[in-house]
Amino acid sequence: MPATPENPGATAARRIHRVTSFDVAEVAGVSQSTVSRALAGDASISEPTRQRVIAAAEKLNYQVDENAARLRRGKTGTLAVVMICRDGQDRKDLNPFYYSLLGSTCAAASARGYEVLVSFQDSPESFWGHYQERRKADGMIVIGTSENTAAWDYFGELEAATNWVCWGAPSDAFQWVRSDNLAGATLATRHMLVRGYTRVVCIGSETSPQRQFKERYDGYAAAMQDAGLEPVLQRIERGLPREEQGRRAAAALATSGQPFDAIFAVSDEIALGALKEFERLGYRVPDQVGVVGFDGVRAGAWSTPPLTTIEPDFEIAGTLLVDRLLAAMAGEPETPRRVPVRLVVRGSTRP
Amino acid sequence: MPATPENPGATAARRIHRVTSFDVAEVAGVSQSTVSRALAGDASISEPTRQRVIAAAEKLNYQVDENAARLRRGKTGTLAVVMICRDGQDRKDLNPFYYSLLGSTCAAASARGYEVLVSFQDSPESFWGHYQERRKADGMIVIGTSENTAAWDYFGELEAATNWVCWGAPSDAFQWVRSDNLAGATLATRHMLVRGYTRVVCIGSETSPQRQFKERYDGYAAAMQDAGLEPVLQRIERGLPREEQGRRAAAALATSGQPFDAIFAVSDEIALGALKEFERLGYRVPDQVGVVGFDGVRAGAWSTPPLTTIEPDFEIAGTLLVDRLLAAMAGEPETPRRVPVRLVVRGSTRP
DNA sequence: TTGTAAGCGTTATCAG
DNA sequence: CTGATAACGCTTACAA
Repeated sequence: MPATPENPGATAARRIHRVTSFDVAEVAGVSQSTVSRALAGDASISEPTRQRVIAAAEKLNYQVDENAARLRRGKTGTLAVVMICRDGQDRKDLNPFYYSLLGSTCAAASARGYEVLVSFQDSPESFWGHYQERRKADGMIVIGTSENTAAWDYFGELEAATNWVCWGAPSDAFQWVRSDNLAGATLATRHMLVRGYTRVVCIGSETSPQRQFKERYDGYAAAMQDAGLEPVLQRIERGLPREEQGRRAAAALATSGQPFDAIFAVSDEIALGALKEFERLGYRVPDQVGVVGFDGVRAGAWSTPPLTTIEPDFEIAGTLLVDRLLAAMAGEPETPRRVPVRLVVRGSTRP
Repeated sequence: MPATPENPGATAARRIHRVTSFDVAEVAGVSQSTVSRALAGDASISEPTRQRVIAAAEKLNYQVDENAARLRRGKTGTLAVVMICRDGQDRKDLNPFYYSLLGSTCAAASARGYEVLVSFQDSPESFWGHYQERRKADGMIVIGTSENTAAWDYFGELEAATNWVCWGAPSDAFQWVRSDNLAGATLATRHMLVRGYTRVVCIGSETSPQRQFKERYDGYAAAMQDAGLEPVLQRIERGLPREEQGRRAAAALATSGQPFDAIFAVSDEIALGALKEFERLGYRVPDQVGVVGFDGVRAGAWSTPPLTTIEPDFEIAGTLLVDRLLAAMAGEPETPRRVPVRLVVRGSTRP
C-alpha cells in the first residue's frame, strides 16, 4: 500500500524519501537536468517546459537541497559575520552600536542575495575564522571593538586568501570600513563653538587601539585650531567599561583646574558616563557644560538631558561592509569605506 | 615544475585544487575513509594512525568541506534565527531587548555545537521559513514582537513537519518560550507596595496580541488583589511606537482624575515614555510617582531617574530557546519554557 | 583496525 | 532547446 496524503499511516513504514529533482522530472515528464535548469532560471529552457516544471515542483512541494547545490557550485551564497566581544563580556552588555550594525549588515547581505552566518567570539578558545576553508561561507565580516587585541591578532594572521572585511580594526592594514570620524568630530566641535561654548575639551584618547578614537580626536583638534583655539585632551583610563571611563574622566577634568565649558566625548557611552558625573557634581548641562557624543546609541535619547551626538548612517554602514567584501571577493577595485555621519542635536548642548 | 610554498609562481599556472581528504590520505599513507574517521574522532582508529593523519592534515592545511559532509549526513548542524521586525522598521530601531536575545541565542546554539543563520524579516515579501526543506538549517527560532501579525500568520501556516520555536508568539499553540511574566509582574507590584505606594496603576493592555502583556497585567492584578487593592488599567493606544504609547498613557492618566502614586508599565519602552511625560508634567519621580518597567533594556540605566525594572535572565532565555528547539527536533518531551526574572531596583521607585 | 565502494542531490559539460 | 553523464568531497555500510 503506497503512502498518500490521504493515507499518512503508510508513510511510517516506508523509509522517508526526500523529494528530489528526479521526482519533479518524473512528474513533469522531463529530464532531471531540465528541472535544475528550469528552476534556476536558465534562459535556454522554453517557457512551456519551465511552466510544467514549476507546476510539478509546486505540486510536490519541492525545494532544492542547498547543500548539494553548494557542493556542486563550490560557492555557499553565505557570508559569515563574526561579532567580537570583550573577553568574558555578557552578550547583553555588548555596545548596542554593534547590534545595530549587525542588523544593517544582515539586511544588506540579504539585499545582495546572501545568507548570514553569525557567531559571537570573545576569547582565544572561541576565535575561529575558517569559514571559507570549510566552505561555510564565501567571505567574512568581522565587527567589534579594537580593545580585544587578541582577537585582531588572530584574524590578522589568517591565510592571505581569506576574504574578509572589518569594522573596528586597530590597523589600517586590514580591509576596513569606518565612520567618517574626522568629519563627524569636526561637525561636533563646530556645533559647540557655534552654540557659544569656547572651552571645549575632548574626552578620549589618541593612543587607543580603537583607531576611530584617534581620528575623532584629530577632527576635534583640527576644528579647534581652525577657530584659533587650543585643543585639550582629557585622557580616559584603559581597561574600564566605557561609561566608567567617561565618569572618571569627567571627575578628573572637574578637579584638574582646566577651564572648560563643553566636552566632546569620542563615544556615546563615554559621554553618558560623563553626563552622569557632571550631574552628580552639580554641573548644569547644557547651560554650564555642553556635551556631545559619537555613535548615536539609542540610550542617548533617554538620558537627561538627551545626548547630542554624531550618528553614522547605519544602513549605509552595513551596505558598505557587504559591498566591500563582495568587491574584495571578486578582486574588484576599491569601494567606499567611509560611512557618512550626521549631527543629531538633542538636549545636551544649549540652543 | 611543481608548485611549492617556496615557489608560488608555479601555482598560478596550475588549476586551483582544493585540498581534499584524498590528499591527506596520500600524505598520511592511509585510505581516504581512514582520514575521515580519524578526523571525526572515530574510536575505531588506532592512535598512531590518527596522529599521522592529523599531522598530514595540518601540513596540508586541510579543512573538511562542510557542504559535502552535510550533503552526506543529511543534517546541517545549523539553526536558523528569524528576527521579526515591525513592517518598514529600521533595523536600528528594533527593541534592544530582542538584540540581547539574539546574542544569547547565538551563544547557546554555539554551546550546543550549532551554527546560527540569522535573517531579519519584516513584511510578506521577506517572510521565508523553508530552511529545513532547503537543508539550510535543522530547525528555526523565531524572535519578534507579536505586533507583526502577518508574520505570525505566515509562520503559523508552515508545514507541520517544520521544527520551530518562538519568542513573542501571539498564540499558545506555537512552541513558545517566555519570561515568567506572572512572577515578574507580581514582584514589581509587591515592590511598589512595600515601598509605600498604595495606588499603583498598570499601563498596558489585556487584549494586545502581545501575549506577555496580558500575563503581566494578570500578575499585577493578582498582587493588588492579594493586598486588598483594586487593580486599575490605563490602556495603551495600539499601533504607536512603545515610548509614544507610554507617553500618551501617562498624559491620559494624569488628566483622568484617577488617583495614582505609582505605575507598573508592561514594558520598559512604555515605562521610559511615561517617565518622560511625568517629568514634563512636573511630577517628581520617584517621590510623587513611582515607576517600574519590564524587560531590563539598557536604556533604562540611563534615564533620569534610572528605571527600576524586571529583567529576564537573557542567558537562560537563549538557552531555553535552543534547548526547546533541539528537544522538539529530537521528539523529546517538554523542556522548561519560562525564563526566570529578577527585580532590578534603580531610581524610579523610592527607597 | 583499515580499505573498498556506494551514494548524498545537485550543477555543468557535452552531445544531439 | 533538452538529455545523458560526470563530477563536487564527504560519510558510512560492508568487507577484509
